[in-house]
Order: sequence, then C-alpha cells, then structure tokens
Amino acid sequence: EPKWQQFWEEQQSFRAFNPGEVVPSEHPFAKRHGLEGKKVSAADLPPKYYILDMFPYPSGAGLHVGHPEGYTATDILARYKRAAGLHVLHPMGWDAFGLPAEQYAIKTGQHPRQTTEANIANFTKQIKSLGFSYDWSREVDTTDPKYFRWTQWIFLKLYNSWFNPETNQAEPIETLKYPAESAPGVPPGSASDKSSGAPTSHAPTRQDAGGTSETSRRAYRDSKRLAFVMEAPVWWCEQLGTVLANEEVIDGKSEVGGFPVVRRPMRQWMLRITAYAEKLLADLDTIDWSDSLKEMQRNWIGKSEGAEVEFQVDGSTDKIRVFTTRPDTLFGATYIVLAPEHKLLKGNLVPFGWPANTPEDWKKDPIAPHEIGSPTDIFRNYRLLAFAKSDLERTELAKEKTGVFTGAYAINPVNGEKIPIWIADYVLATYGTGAIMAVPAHDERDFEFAVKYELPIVHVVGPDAQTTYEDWADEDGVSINSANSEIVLNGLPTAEAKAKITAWLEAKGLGKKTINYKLRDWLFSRQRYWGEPFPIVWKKDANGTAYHEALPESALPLLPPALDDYKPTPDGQPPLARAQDWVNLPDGSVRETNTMPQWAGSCWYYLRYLDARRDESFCGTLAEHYWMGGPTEGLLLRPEQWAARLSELFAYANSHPSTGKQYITYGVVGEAEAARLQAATGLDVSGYRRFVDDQAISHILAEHGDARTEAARGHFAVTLEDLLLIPEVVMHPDRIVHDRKSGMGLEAILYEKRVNGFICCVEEVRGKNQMLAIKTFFKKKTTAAHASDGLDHTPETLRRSELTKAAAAAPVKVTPGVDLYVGGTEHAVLHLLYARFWHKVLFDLGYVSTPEPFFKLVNQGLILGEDMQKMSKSRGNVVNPDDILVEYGADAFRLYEMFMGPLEMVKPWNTKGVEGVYRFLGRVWRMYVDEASEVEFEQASTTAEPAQHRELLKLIKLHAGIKDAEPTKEQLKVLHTCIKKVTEDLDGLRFNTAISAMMVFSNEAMNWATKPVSVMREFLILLQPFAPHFAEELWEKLSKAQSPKSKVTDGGSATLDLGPWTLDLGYQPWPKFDPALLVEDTLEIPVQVNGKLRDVIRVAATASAQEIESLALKSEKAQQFMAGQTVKKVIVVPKKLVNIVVG
RNA sequence: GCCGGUGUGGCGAAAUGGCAGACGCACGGGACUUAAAAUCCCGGGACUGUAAAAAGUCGUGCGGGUUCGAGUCCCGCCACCGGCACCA
Repeated sequence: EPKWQQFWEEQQSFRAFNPGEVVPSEHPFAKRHGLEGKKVSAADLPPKYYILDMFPYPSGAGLHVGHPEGYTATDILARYKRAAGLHVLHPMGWDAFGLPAEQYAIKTGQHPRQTTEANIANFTKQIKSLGFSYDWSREVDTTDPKYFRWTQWIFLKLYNSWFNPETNQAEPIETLKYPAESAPGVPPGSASDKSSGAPTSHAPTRQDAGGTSETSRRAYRDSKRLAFVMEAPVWWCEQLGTVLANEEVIDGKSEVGGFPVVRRPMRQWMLRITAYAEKLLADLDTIDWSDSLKEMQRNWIGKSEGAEVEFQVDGSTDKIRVFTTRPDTLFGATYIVLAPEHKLLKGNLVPFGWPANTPEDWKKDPIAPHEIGSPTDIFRNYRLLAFAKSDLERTELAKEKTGVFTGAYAINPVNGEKIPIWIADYVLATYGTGAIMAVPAHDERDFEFAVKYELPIVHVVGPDAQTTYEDWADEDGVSINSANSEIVLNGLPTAEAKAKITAWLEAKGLGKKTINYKLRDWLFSRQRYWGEPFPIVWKKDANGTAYHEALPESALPLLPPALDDYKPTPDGQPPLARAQDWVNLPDGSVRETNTMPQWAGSCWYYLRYLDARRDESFCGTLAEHYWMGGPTEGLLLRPEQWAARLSELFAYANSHPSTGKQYITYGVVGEAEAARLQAATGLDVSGYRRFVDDQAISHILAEHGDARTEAARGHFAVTLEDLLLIPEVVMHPDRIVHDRKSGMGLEAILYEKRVNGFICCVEEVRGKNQMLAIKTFFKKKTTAAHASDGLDHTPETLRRSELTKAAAAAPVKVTPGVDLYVGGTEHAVLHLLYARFWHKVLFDLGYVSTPEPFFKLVNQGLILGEDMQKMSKSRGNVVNPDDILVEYGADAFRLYEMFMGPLEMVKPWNTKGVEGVYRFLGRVWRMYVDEASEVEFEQASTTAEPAQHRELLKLIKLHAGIKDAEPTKEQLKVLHTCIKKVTEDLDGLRFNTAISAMMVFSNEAMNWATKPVSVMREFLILLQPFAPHFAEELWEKLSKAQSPKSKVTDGGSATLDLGPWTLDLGYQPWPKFDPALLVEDTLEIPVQVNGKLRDVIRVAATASAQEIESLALKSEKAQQFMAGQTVKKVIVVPKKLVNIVVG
C-alpha cells in the first residue's frame, strides 16, 4: 500500500485541472483525454464531476471508523467516474477552528495553532494511509489566514448588502433607498465620511444638520444589512464563556459539553438568514436530497400561513396583534394570551385597572432577570419568574400551564365581546407577534389552559352544524356558531372559512394574511479566541453614540492578536479584549472583539476547493463556472458582455424565417394581469391580439403557444422589442438557469432578470452548440422546475426529426453545483442550512452561478459498536482504524466499510466481517499470482528489512493459468454479469451489492484452468475503485508480464492494444457490458400451481409462451397438484414463470 | 404529540409484483497437515416426516385487502431508530 500511495503522490495522479491550466504531458489525465501539454479551456475539458466529503474537524482523538465510511464511498465513486471519463474534483481539507484546541490552550497555554497543526498532521497521515484519490494540491484549512481572509471577505459582502423585498434578492447596500424623512446626506464611504472617523480632531456639533441626517441614515442602513448588530436575549453559556446559536442549544444545554445555558440580553452580530427563509424552503424542491433531510430543513424553517388579527384593548388606545393559523375560529376566541416578554407589558399595561394605576417601578421594568420583588404583586412576580426560568423549565418540564390575568380586556373584532387578557409563559415572545388569541375549543394548549383557569369555551367548528364537536384541532370540519351582521362562516369548510374571514378582516383593516417562520436570524458572534476576527471597528459619532464600520478589503486578512491567556476576561469580555494594543487603534476607534462561529469557515469551503491557491479572489470565475456547472459560456454573460449576447439573440430572432417579425413569443395573459404588467413595466400591451376563453374571460394572446398551458404557468407574452424598452433587461441577468430541458430534451438556458416584481425571461433552446429557438416571456415567480416546451415555438425549418437528432447529439448534462456531497446527518440543519444561505447571497450578488451549492446529498449511516451501541470511550467499544489497517490493510478496510450494508443505514461494526472481505482479496490474489513465487517472496521478506519489501514484490510472478487466450462464452458471461452489476450498483450507490457481485465473479473465476488476460484485466478495472492498491499491484504484474514487448502472443488469438496498458490503472476506461453476452440459450422456468412452486422446467430461451405453457402442463410434479381439478387459467410470464390456476 | 426512516435466518444483509434468504460472518462436516493455522470442498430458515431420502406444511413485525401470484402495492396497527417539540 505505501508503494502505491507514494506512486500516486509522486505522479500527482489525482490532480484535477482548472480551465487555464497546462496539463503536463506525462499526466495520465492528459493521456486519457488527449490534452498532453495543453493549456486547457473549459471546452477542452471533459464534463466535471465534483464529489465532496464533509471535511473533518481534526480532533486530537484522530480518525474513527465513521470518517472512512463516507470517504471510502466518495473515493470509490471518484475513481469510478474518473475511469468513466469524467473530470473528477475530489478534495479534502480541515474545519480547524473550534473549541477543543482553545480549551486546550486555556489549560496549557499552548497556542491553538500548534494543537491544530499537530492534529492536522495526524489526520493527514491517517487519511493518506487509506489510499483515497484526493487532489491534495487543493487542501484547505479554515484557520489559514490565506483561507479566512476570504471568510472575512464574504462577511464584508454580507455586511455591505441588504435584502431587497422588491427584487427578492440581496443587493449592495448602495441600492438601499432611504425613507423620505431622511434628507440626502453624505454618501457612505466618501471623503467626508472618513473624516468622521477622527472625532477628536474635528468634532461636529450637535446642530450639524448633515451629521444628524447621516446618523439617522446610518441607523436605517445598519438596520437593513444582512450582517447586523442586535441587542437581544441570547443563549449564554457560563461554562463555555460564550453565547450560542439556537442550533447549538439542545434541551436547554450546550451541544458542545452539555453545559446549562441561560437567556441573557447582549449585543451580538446577527446574520439575516430569515430573509432567505422562503428561498431556502422553496429551493429544496430543486435538489436531490433525501426526504428525511429535506423534511428536517422544512421543519426547521417552519413555515406557517395564517393571519394577523388586531384586538383593541378595552378602554385604551393600545392594540394587540395576534398571529393565528386558524382565523376561521375567531368567533371562538375567548381570551388573549401575551408572552411575559410582550412589549405592551413594558410599562403601560398593568393588572387590575388598565391603563391607569401604573406603579413607577413598573415603568422602568427591565426584561433582564433580577431579584424577585414584593410577593404581593402576583402579576409582576409571574413575569419575573418566567424571565428567570430557562426555556427548558418553561417548555419541557412545565407540564402544567400557568398564567395570570392582567385585569384588562380586549374586544373580539368579530362579535364585540370583551375577552380577558392573560399572560402565560406557554406563549413565546420570539414567534409571531408574541401574543395569541386563545380558542380553547379547537386548540389543545388553549383548552388545557382554559380548563385550569375556568375560561369560557365556545365551539365554532364541527363536522356539521348540529353535532357537538369534541375533537379540538380537526381541520376537516365546517364552521358553526360563526356569524355576525356582516359575515357568515357557518357551514363553510375550514379552508373556505379561513379565506373568507381573512378577506373580511383585510377589508375592514382588522388584519391581514401573514406567513410566519420558525427560523430565527443567525447569531453569528462568539466570545472565543480561536475563530475569525470580525473585520469591523467601532467608532463614536459627535453625540457619543457608538457605531460600527467595516474595514476595507485591503485590510484582510485580519489576524487575531497574540495572547498569553486565552480565557475570557473576568468581566465577560471575549479573550481578544485582552489585547489592548490590538483592540485600540491610533485614531481612537476600537476593534470588534467577538469572533465568528466555527460554521463560518465551513459555509464556503467547497467553493475554495475550486481554486484553492488563488490570492486575487475567493475563487476564480472560470473555475467556479466549470466546476459548479454554470453555463460554459457563462463568463461571456458577465455584465459587460451580456449586451453583446442579447444583440446576438435578437439578431437571430430578427431573421426568424416563418414570421419575419422581430420576435418569437408565446403566452397569454388575462386583461387584469395585463394591466398590472403594463403598470409595473410600462409596456404598452394595447396592440396585442385578444382571446376570449370559454368562460368569456378576455386574454391577450401572442403569436404562439397554447392558451391554457401558458396561462397555467403564469407566462406573459412580450416581444423582444418591448423587452429592450426595459432598461434592466440590458443589464446582466441575475439568474442563469442552465439545468433545463426543452420539450425534446434539448438543453435550454434561461436568463432571468427580476423587474418590478416580475421575472423577465429570455430562453435559448440549444441543440449541440447551435441555437434552435429563442423565447421571451414574463413569469410571476421563480418556479425552479417547470418544463419548457420548445416544439411549438421553434422555427418551422426545424422538423421534429431534426430536433430528435439534435437531442441525441446534445452535450452531456452538467449538474449544477456539487454533484455528490456525502456526510453525517448531524449537519442536517446547521452547516447545510448556513452554507445554502451564504451560497444564495453570493448567487444574488453575482459571485456564483448556481442558486444551490449541493445538488445531491447523501447521509452516511452511523457505525455502531459491535454491541450495537454508539461507539464511545466510556463503553470501551471504540474501533481504531489504525488497528484495522495494521491487521488487514487499507483495501480490506475500505471493502469492509462498504460491504457492511447500505451507505445510509445505521450498522454495527463487526471485525470478523473484515476477515470475510480480506479472504475475498486473498482469493483474488491467488487467482492472479503464482503460489510458488509468493512463497519465495515470503521467505525472502522475513529476513529483509521492511524497506526492501517493495523491491522483493517483483519476485512474485503471474499465475500460470493467466494466458492470452480467447475467453469462452461462459467466461464472458460471468465477466459481463459482473460489469453490469457493478456499474449499475455504483450508479445507485449500492456498494455492498457491487462487492458481492465481484465475489460472485471470483468464486467462478477461481476454478477456471485458463484465465484469459482480457477478462482478468477488465476485472481489475472494476476492482480498482474499491481496492486500489491491490488492483494496481496486480495490474502492474499483468501489464508487465503481458505487454507486447515481453510477450509473444500465441497464435495471435488475442491482440493486446499497447495504448491502454500505458495508462495508469485509475485512468483505464471503465468496461462496458455487452447485453448480447448475457443471453442464455436455455432458461429455468418455475412452474407454480395456484401460486405455489411445484416444479422447474428447462426451456429454450426462444420458446414461445404456448410452448412453455404446454411444457408446464406436462410437468409430472405439477400434475400431481392438478389432479381431479380443472385448469381455469394459465399465466405465462415470458422468461420468468408459469402459474397454473386450478380449482 | 408531530415528522421521517426501519422491521427478512444465529448475525450483517440480498431480492424491476414472479423460485425469499444472493454475498458474507458465525457454525457443523470433510480434504490437506504429525498437529494447528491458512487454504480448498460440502452443508445449514423452521416444523412434520424418514435409517437416510423422498415428500409435505409453515415462514419477510402484527391484522386485513388487492392480485393468478405480495417481503414488494393498499388500509389499519405494533415496535425500534433519528429529528422536532407549548411555533398558536
């Protein structure tokens, strides 16, 4: 194994090449694809295959058997795809920021970098000993300043962007429009703005109008950034000395270490992931992930649709807004519940006598926990107790709901009834509006509360209006008891009742349709040392108000300061605050001392791999387009060249042979929508033809297209001329959808530009490299996967048959994003959600060309201990990969990890099982090598130094049975059965059954007296992805012994092709199976009587159904069971089975 | 409680609606060996039956259903694993 590992490393066998690189002449990839010494463009390179492992945290404990499971799976596929002719990117790196190294530093004073480097060295050694075909030239380390420089750079992009709801995407902060009352001030980043960074020398006065304006503009701007500062209750972990994200808190304890956490208000950096909630949810439909994983993300995002309803507080001007998913039950709302933290409770809402009678100390009421005051004030005490509770106590442990009446009442807007306002800690301040309308008849929680406090329960939903409805939360019912003088819901099914009442509320100004998400903004700062420092400084304006400012990109990387002591400071400040020289800048500004969480580096590492050594940018555009599957010509479509592209498209359209008009359009739009379109875009649609549908509704009809199908898609017809009138169109598109098929399966590229809430689309339909059709239309929203129908709209000169031909010749479809990502399920909602979020921001800002990073994702199952328990030190059942390697070698280890069972399953480790695959390798070995020569080797190697073993391997000779002979039909059948099974199983990630197919082959081939070279050669190509060292060694022996130079072919029965032998095994073309070789002459056909197996007959493969039937009916065994009964029916399944039905 | 997944020999597991248990582990028997290890060959779902066979019956978590035929599809349950959990 070391021999081949060294060989691969020296040859750089598994290097992948970026567009623009020169492929060395001697490299096997160059030889395989004819690229010797060539400076390659993206078009020269074969299609890409990007296969990615979740990079590990290099812990001090070293590799465990779970790591190699995923790595082996990806490596097998990487080697398979390489052999299949794809250009494989298979990288590895280190997610090396993190708490353990820092904790160790606190204990010992050793710099975390030292610990990290030592651990990385150990991990590297371990991983390399497994023979994975990684391209190590692209190794990344998140703690390397050359890496985290770009992590900080991406943070600056987030900081300098806002989410524009109009365009539904992130945009540079410069496009932000300020509210009218904010007078135009000094633009940010201008010369005068910089001078404000030195307030001591040139302090503006309070009366300075520009300064005041800029202050408010800054406040507004800062409130819109994707990275922003918020003072909010956060999870504080005393033991870890840091705050934690929601995702890092499990059951009221820290995910790391299991320490208790408490809620505490602090000033923190947040990332506005909530702006992307809808996209993160909707785009799950465009990617190939397991249902369970998608479901976990959906649950985490937690979308729910409902309505906000406003309740007037009785005798007050205050209003309480509640969120409900069941507005149809509004007539059944009998009380209101506010969360203890609700903002109305901060001063003017007091029990027993609203709104007067406000105690002075209550006005100053802080949210923060403090000493519990006088026990006479039940209301106040309840709130204080709630604040003091951890969420664990407030949720899981609190089986029984508690609450107190405020003394105040609200008016139910549908029936004018006075309903009591309570506070209770079962209502969360952080969701919806922090207030609910309680409908105890139809909500289990409200019911429980109402029973306890004897609040009224009114039924408003039932199976029908007569039946008393006992079940609380059924949505299949119809409304009852729900009517006032203006609106009647009675008799309506829930869905209709919801729609009706919502419309009524909206019309009355009492409420509106609302969507809520459980997803919260991402708490992004940590009080740690071993993380990326924020490229942010704090300054003070003339009024002494602190504000933050980004460092320029040229200041990156911002390195953390050197420290002697890594503990947080005693006053709860991050450890960076100790470095006074670092923190305090000469101009009086102060550095941000928080660091980024570990997730930051892992949010984009898959992009850095694409161009890992680049210093000019986080990733080169060419590399990004090639490896992430953006359009090959995508570079042309960057802003400056989009206009040229458009004119090319228009020129094509202008020469349209059938219409002679300046457009090819299709689609239909209703009059109302047309008016909206016209208003939104300024298009004149009055000249469009009209179309009246069978419901007498008028539509505008374009030249082509089927009215119903286009309307269903929400397409709007528009001419190219019109398109040109819209200035945004001439700018570059903000979305290029490459992964599309036209109706004939042709490649289609869709350019989308969001314009005033509509999406303007230009679509090219391409066959091979030729444009076949161009379409333009508007859509209302981004539907990720809708089919385009090219046929009806293509020039008449292109006949269906030509399209079909072109489709067959169309280039291989390139997967958008990472082709396959394998890793543990523990990252289902953390890393995978964060990375998607960052990727989408980068996509919106034009830095990446796909909307999703990971196209296909597979979770490997956990490997349990032999005792079916999770492996842990305390159980003493941890299997150390190093031990297995010493005993059985990397190849057997790899094989066993894959042979255990399906990749995604949880499975127990069984060291005995390793022996099984080890024996399999032994049988294959003895199939290829001469036993006597191996004895010779063994004897020689017992006396030799281990370093000499490599040389001694040459003593081992090829097995005498391996001859350059013509394979028999039977041998070819065995081989091709194996090729078929292994190929299909690899495509389906069924590694276990692929291995069993190879075992079947070896069990057969072992007994062959003559083993034809051609057969044995192909088998090694199949084996190579699984057991690469072993296969290489045998391949070397086979090629040396059998190469034309050393071998005289006997009788010229088989000629060896010199070419393939000169290639490395890893680049040998993957064998293709020949179905003709698998055809049997005769078949065994089971004969069933009434579905039970009674006999097996042998028939010619060509036998007709009638022949098989008559043979089956003659079967003696079958006849025994048919005796005395009549044959009712005979079912003949060709080549499979006969079933005789009697009775 | 909600969502997702999984239930098949002693064990890990295979089976486009068509011979259930491929492949492997463990086990038993045999060959080779002075012996062991290694290797090679043979045998293993349960039950009834037989000297041994033959032969039969029952078998994919449980109960129904569809079908000529169900591990596979449908309905209703149960158990285990994972995730979420007072999200209105």
